Amino acid sequence: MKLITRNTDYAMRALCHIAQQKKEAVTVTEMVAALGIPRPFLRKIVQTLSGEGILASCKGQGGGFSLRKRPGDVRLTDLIRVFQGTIQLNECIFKKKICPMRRSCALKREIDGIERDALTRLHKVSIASLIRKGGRHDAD
Amino acid sequence: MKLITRNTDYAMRALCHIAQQKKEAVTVTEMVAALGIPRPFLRKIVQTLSGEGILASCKGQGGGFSLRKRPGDVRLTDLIRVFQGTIQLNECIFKKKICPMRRSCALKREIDGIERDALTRLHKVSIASLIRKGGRHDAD
DNA sequence: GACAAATGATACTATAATGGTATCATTATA
DNA sequence: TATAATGATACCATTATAGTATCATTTGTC
Ligand code: FES
Ligand code: FES
Repeated sequence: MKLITRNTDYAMRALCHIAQQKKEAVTVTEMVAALGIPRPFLRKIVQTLSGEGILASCKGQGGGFSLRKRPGDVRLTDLIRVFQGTIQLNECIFKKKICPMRRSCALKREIDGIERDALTRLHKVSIASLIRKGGRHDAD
Repeated sequence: MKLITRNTDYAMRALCHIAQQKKEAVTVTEMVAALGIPRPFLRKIVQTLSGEGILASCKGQGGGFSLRKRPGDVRLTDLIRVFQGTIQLNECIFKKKICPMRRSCALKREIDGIERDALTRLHKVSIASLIRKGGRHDAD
């Protein structure tokens, strides 16, 4: 049972780091040094975040990445959606077809309820909330 | 984000089915007919449950499986433990080493809290509770 | 005892998700 | 124009999931 994957975790680390810098733009090189994430992987992640409109990017020397949204507006659920696909409540499947009795299924009702609650809580976690809570989330 | 896998789901279906039969022993053939789960897969699952002491088995003609525990004592968390490995709260890893700052990490604290809550709720779901709640969980 | 009906044990396979690497193109600045 | 940055994209390795397949063993019935 894993709520967030490495992608999501790294993304949140990078975002918190960027949010805490004073500079206009933060480079990948800088983040690699600060966060200890493998460079090409981190590059892929921030590129994705850029594509999603969460980060802004500047090419060329002196370039880098910066937050495009307010720290309170970037939530864990957003990152999960981006890196872990649509947030799907437990899908019961029967030979490629969705289970015919999922309306009446007691187990599904329970799981759905639990997932919904988890999601509302994940939704409350944002860059801002993490930083607030002593959220140093850097390596070394 | 998937709380339970197919294994676990099928296992719970099979267990609920067995619990609702009057007979001494329920055969795999019977369960396949009732639950629509692929036969060899279901066999593997009930064998595992048998090995775990959740089901008792009788070999030979007239044999089959029966519950070895009370329906209230078999919980979703038990099945998750069996089929999805140790229930591990979010593990943050840095190049094979566990993250040096996991004590102070705000993100980890949040995730851990959410997972713990989910687990306590999953722990409350048992064969008995599912059956009680109109728990027909069979396929045609 | 032979046969059939059941489980036990175990090995194998296919697919997808995760966690990355690697490469070349493009842009901006000094 | 050299250099430091991102953009785009393709590729790869490992693991987890979801199964399949096979042969052995036990047990009741005729
Ligand atoms: S049996 Fe399909 S949703 Fe529960
Ligand atoms: S950075 Fe490792 S636990 Fe948060």
